[in-house]
Amino acid sequence: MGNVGEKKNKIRKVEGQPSKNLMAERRRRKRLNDRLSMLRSIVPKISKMDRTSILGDAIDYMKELLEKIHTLREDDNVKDEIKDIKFVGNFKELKPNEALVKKPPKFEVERRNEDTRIEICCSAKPGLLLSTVSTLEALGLDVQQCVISCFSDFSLQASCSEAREHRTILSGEDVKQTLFKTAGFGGRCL
Amino acid sequence: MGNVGEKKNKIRKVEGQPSKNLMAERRRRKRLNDRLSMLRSIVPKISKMDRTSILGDAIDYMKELLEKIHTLREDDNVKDEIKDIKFVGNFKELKPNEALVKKPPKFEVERRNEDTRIEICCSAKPGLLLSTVSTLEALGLDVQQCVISCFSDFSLQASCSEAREHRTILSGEDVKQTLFKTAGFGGRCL
DNA sequence: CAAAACACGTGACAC
DNA sequence: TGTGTCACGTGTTTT
Repeated sequence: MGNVGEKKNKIRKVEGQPSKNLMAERRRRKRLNDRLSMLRSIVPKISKMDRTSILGDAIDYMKELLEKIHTLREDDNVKDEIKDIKFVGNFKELKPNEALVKKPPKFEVERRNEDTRIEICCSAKPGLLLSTVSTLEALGLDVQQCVISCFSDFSLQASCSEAREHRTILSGEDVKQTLFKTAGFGGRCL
Repeated sequence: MGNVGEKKNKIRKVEGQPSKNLMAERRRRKRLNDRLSMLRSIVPKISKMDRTSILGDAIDYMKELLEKIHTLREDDNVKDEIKDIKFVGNFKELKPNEALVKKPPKFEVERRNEDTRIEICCSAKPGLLLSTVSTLEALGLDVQQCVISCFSDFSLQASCSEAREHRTILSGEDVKQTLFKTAGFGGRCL
């Protein structure tokens, strides 16, 4: 519209606005980051801490869940699976590029003072949960919070506290290697 | 740290850098926005077009999917158990007011053929998690999903699947009692 | 004009 | 050494 000679009609409130807009923007950023870490906390598979990766992993996880639901629905209806068995495998697989790609096992241990964060994501094996928990116990780590998911891979995220005077004895790297070996992997973790 | 002479060691490349960093930042922003609209596209329920709302809706949707999976598992099993239903639910209620008791340990096991839901909430004890997981393993229950919280009390919610041919061997009540004893409680669980 | 959401360029930091 | 990511404050647009 016809602004009167003042091209500063957008800049004229430079003194009054900023503090308000600034705080609003800060709150907005905080909300968004909170939601982001919230999303990260419920997605078992986290390849990286990138915002982009978090979203990507969340998307993958959702697809995975949808796939799971479909298979569950199918299994539900396939009471007559017997006859299908002989036909199976002919042209059923042949997924181009999906979850087939084997991801390298992920073992991460982050130690901060008395708090230890553990993140494991690897192929599922029988007894893996038990041996992992047992190892944690043996290392003097009390599980404070833990989320486990075994839909496709074995995924464990835990935050532990030091049980006794173990804090100076072992490093995060020690914990990591011990868990790695416990999980049945031979060599050294990357 | 206290660099003395050259405080410009960070500003010296003001002329050379910006265009590159600028482009990188643009690409990053684009990638993030792409992922965001991707997420928005696969989430059916979209309350608003806000970035924050999109993430929130995505989170809700994921929880919804997880819940769906549980109910699907149950429904699948319910089909085979319709005939058994007539025997249950006779004396199930009778919980008028129990808030007076400080900490009634809670042990609940709900078994439907291949799916078993376990819920434990009791006072924390050292080694309780390990013994519980160990017991589950011994009972032939594979933990599919699990959330553990040990802040004040010990709280465990898990959904398991039958590992092998244990399904007919033990009942939900058996599992419950076994877990109860494992947790260090003497008598019989109510 | 206001309140909220977004896009932008920049400095800082990590690998 | 640089390349990528994040937080920040600000300008611009939308409600």
